[in-house]
Amino acid sequence: MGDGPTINTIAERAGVSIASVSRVLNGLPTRQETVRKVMAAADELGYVRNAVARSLKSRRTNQVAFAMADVGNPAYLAMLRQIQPVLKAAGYRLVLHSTDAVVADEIDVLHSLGERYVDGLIMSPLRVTGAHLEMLAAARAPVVIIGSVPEGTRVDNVRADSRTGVRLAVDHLYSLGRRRIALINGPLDTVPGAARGAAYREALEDLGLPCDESLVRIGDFYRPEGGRAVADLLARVPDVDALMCANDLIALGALDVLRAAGRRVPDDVAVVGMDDTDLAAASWPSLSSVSLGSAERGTVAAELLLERLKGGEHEPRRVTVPPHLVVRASTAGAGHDGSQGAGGAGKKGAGS
Amino acid sequence: MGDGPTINTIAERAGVSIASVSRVLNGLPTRQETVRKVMAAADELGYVRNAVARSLKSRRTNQVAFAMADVGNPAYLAMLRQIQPVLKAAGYRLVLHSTDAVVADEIDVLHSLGERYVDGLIMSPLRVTGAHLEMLAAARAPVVIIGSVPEGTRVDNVRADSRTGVRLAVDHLYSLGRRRIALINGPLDTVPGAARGAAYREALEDLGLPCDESLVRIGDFYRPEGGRAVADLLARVPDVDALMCANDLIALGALDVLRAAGRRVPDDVAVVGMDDTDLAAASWPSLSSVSLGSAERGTVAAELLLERLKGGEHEPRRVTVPPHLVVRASTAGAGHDGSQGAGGAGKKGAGS
DNA sequence: GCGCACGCGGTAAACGTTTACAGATTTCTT
DNA sequence: AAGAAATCTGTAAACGTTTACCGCGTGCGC
Repeated sequence: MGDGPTINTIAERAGVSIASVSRVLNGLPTRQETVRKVMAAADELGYVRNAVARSLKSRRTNQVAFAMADVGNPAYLAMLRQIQPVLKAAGYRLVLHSTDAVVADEIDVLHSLGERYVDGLIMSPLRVTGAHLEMLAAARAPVVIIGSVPEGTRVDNVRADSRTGVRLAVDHLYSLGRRRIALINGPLDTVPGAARGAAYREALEDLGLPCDESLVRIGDFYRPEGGRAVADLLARVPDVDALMCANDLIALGALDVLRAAGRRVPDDVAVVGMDDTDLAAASWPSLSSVSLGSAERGTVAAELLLERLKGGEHEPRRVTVPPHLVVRASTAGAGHDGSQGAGGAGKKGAGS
Repeated sequence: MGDGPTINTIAERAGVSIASVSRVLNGLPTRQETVRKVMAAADELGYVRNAVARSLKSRRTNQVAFAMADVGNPAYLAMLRQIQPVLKAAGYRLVLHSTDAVVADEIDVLHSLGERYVDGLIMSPLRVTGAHLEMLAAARAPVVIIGSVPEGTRVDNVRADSRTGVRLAVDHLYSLGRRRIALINGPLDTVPGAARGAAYREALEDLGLPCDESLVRIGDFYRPEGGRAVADLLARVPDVDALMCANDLIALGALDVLRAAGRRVPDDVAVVGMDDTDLAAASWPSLSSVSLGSAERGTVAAELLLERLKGGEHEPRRVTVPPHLVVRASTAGAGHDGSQGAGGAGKKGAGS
């Protein structure tokens, strides 16, 4: 594992200068004879170009970072699955950051852009603070944000429309005759938490339903806590007949609790999740869910970034990906053979 | 976004040499007065150390790569979820490679180690070819392989024991009274495919069951193909009463088809998956699955690599993670309220 | 046959750090 | 207070590339 050959080693061996070696290696016009000698020497030595030195000189690393709250979250994974191949095809490596939604960690990632170890960044923050905006304004490399940022923030931005998403779900539940529709939400100080809470109220109002505050439960975005919130809800509001859950994990937690409580889904209580992750299609019963287009947001974000890396000096772009409702057994009523649950989840996945 | 400050800028501003700046920045012993001046200048300029230049000189990048077949596969994700925090805690960034199980891509990753853009690599190849072994022997940075490599390969290695895993599952099915146990396997030219096929035969033999070749079906490791293999099987061997599936995705495909065919699970046909992914706990009915310890293999791999990066020049290590069977509704018989499906999957996951 | 243009290829200077070495300063000893 | 010892800091050389610039040699035109 001794020190590998450099262009100096090759130059020596081929009897040419390092400049010529570099030229040959980069395919710049060179006499055939020289090309031959250099190639031969490089082959014999098993030369591999040092990416670090190259980056230092060229000021490009061919790396892009993706920062998300949590590697374990299926919604981010859906993005990752799209981002990875797009970047790879364009010749970039992907550096992963999992920030656990800790603001300090996210700021740190933004700060570390100054280290120039990546050419660009895709970030999906759960909360957007003033510190975020400051760092974004001063960022030393192109950044694309997946999620909502305040109007006027000068940064490329791909957003979901969870407001319309919630609307779709609530309307659907209403059309099934449900009138006691609860919301199981995540923290209100997160962007999605706030948006979904507001959208829920708005949707109820437009439908002429009273907004009973006891129907709203706040927990976090994880499965166990989702379950707890639902248990609490059932105790206080026994006549609830539908649950709008702020994400799929919460909805799965809800299904666990409903089952344990002997409530039939969807006959007694209909349940809708959000994000339409793989888990929704696989769950028991399969879960209706609002797709916020995680996958598409990933693709778009990667494309926006690539464009920016290609040198585009255009105005910041903002793309909104429209949501759609995927109806499955948890709202579709009984009598279904479940076959609608089979389609969505197969995607990809090789053996272990 | 103009060129940021370098230590030269700071040196000038602080009226000291670049050597002093570097020393202050690295916390080497320096006079208080100098420290103060340098820090002040660095702060004012918003200096951030250039990671590339630093890497060139120090010959360390503080990056580690993880190469897996497919970002979308839950088994690899379970590894990723463990690897990421371990490396992060040790100060390393994670570079992700998705090779789609294409041998050429994997070789390429190994080759690119020579570019020295990472300090080490964790790789989980589906197949291990001669080319792999050659590249491994010549690797210019420490590598840890997750998966099986031939005896005597000089590389740190974390393996699952899918042979014992299959044994656990088959014994379990046998103890439930099943005697027509089919195997739905992936390609035999993959390491796991081969191992699981062999283990299945061995297990049947030890139980004194005849090995009926029509009970063995080969597809790929994906959900739709798993379904197709099962459809085929049901047509040829209608009296099958148990399915041993080579991974969870195949098993989910099997559940889809069984449901469509009107076979009750587990009453008519019991199903066991493998890998114990999140999907198993969430599926309908929840899926018994053999855990091959993906998460633990990830942790161990990361730790082995870190040890090696710390400079350990010890003999290559081999760690085998023991499997265990997680029994859920798909083999547990009817009458279950499903609550056993609730525990395992909640793990982590923040809102979208 | 001389000079000019042109194509190649070599020299050297970057890129932004770290660090060995030696020179400069301070601090201590006596 | 002078010399030795200890501390600090500056100069310069790396790390492995890319690339601007210039000189050399060939081939061509006149």
